[in-house]
Amino acid sequence: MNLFQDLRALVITKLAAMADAGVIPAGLDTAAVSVEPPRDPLHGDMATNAAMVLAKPAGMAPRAIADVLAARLAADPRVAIAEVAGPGFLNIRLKPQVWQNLVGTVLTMGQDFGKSDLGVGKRVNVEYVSANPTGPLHVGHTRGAVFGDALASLLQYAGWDVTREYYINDGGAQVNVLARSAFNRYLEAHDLTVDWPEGTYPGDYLVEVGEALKAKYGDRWLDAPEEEWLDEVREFSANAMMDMIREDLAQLGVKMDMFYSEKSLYGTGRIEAAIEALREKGLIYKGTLEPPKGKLPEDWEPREQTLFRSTAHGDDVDRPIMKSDGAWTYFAPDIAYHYDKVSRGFDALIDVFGADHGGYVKRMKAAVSALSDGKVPLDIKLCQLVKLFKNGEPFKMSKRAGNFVTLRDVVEQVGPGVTRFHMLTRKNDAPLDFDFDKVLEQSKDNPVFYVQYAHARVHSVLRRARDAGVDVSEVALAKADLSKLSHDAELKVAHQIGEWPRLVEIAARTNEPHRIAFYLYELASDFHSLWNRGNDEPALRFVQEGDTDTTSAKIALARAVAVVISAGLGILGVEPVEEMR
RNA sequence: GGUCCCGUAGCUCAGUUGGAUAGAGCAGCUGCCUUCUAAGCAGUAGGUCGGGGGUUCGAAUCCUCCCGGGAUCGCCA
Repeated sequence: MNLFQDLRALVITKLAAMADAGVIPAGLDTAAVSVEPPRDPLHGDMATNAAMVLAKPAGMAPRAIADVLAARLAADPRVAIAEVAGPGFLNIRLKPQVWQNLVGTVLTMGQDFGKSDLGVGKRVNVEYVSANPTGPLHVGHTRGAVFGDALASLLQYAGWDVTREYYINDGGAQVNVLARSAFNRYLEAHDLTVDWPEGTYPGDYLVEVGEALKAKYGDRWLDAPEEEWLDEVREFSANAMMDMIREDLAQLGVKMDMFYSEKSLYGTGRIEAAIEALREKGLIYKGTLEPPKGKLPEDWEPREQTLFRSTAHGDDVDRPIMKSDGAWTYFAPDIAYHYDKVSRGFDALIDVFGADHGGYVKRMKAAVSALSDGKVPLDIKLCQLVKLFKNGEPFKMSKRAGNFVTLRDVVEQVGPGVTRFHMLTRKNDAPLDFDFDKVLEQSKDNPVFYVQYAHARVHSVLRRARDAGVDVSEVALAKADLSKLSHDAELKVAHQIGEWPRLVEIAARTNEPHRIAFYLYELASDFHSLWNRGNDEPALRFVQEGDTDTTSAKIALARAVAVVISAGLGILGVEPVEEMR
């Protein structure tokens, strides 16, 4: 259900009829024809660029096409006025019934109103968070988690079959560091004094793990050399960290479909297989890279390495996949992992990274392009940093001392809903300010509050209407006499509701869930505005004493607003509230 | 030095596969409200879209060259 699509289909039909009638040449490409809301609502409800887009290929003046098209569009029962304006725009105003009926459609369809078939029959893999299993999730991860999760939900809403996935970096050197740090805590659990040299994890979240190691293994490793305990301690502590991370994610309302272990790629021939696939395409060779331009790293010396010819797929330089000592670089398992994703048959892949990984975008895309012969698109979304504030003051955290603000700190202080919504009030690639006090503020300045408040107001008015004896179920309201919704302020809200399906598609196509949050703010704003006008104009109040028909129609509109807000918040992973407290 | 991201109103930011006179919220200014529809409302003002050049019916949007801010830069993940 998408009015803009419906009208575009109408325009295309009329164009075809015009071609049949010989008004315009046959066989014109109409792909660029769009139907959009005009910037200025005075121009109408919708505008199409058809005449301007087709003028050149048709060899006609835009107006010549537009005049005929306008006349033909005006014949449609939904269209009130179709007129040519400006350089050749065709403005369309729909009859009020179209907008009134839309309210009924929303109530009939419920949360499905706004769903799109954009991704129907296609599978997409969204990989996000993928934090190293070396400690609790912090605020930076939180943004990626919220973004990735909302994006996944958005794509689901747009019809995609979505897999949410977490890649566990449990194969590299950092889990050895974790193991040594946990071992330190194990020693401490035996009342031994230990050093915390640079490059270990001194955070106290490993204290428990040390205790658990003691409980499990007693004192058998107290004097043992590293080779004896490293593997077991690494596995034990990485598992403990993943349990903690899973719990952190659950606090935020994030549930993954799949946790994929990097370690599972080693010793199983899977890295080798992925590299072999590239080798067969002639993309693996031994060579020596040029030093980086500009400043030369001090310890740089030419070495022959095994390289992936990523430049053949859009990268700037070829990338090493094997170190000079014969071990894989981190890039090799990443290739194997993405090869696995491609092999699982996804139609599209999305990776959500922190902005500090921006340098890996090209090589990762090159790898997927090579492995899938350009058939599987990989979109990589980068999330910028989160700057923390407390009551307007920057909130410093010391990573070196092992105390940083964790996801759990944030969620416990402000709640998962507020956290999630606020994290989506900025575009992913813009830095985000997060103020512990401001996000809880109950004022118009706070989008979370503002949107929730609109939803709560609807439910407040539903309760009042119910008390006045009105049947406020969606089924009953859908049958209300919606022609009573004739005021401009009411129709404006209906217009905004009509934008919802279109917005979902745009957001899904661009992989930008923040657009949902911005839309909800606008819808809430229109609703509040209508509500406030009821102060001065009693005729605009939702509950009309002694007039059940009018009340039903107005309540239907309010309820439709709540349906859309609820659907939007659902995508963002935020629970709508029915009253403010 | 290479690459990527960002640069839009005083501030924080939106801006639809290129669409009409570039939007919102704060702050400012002018009125209104003192309410059980509490956690304000209505209006007004505010811009060389970092700068130059190009592409075209039409550019904040695409290309190119500069300027400014950030991230990153072979054997760290």
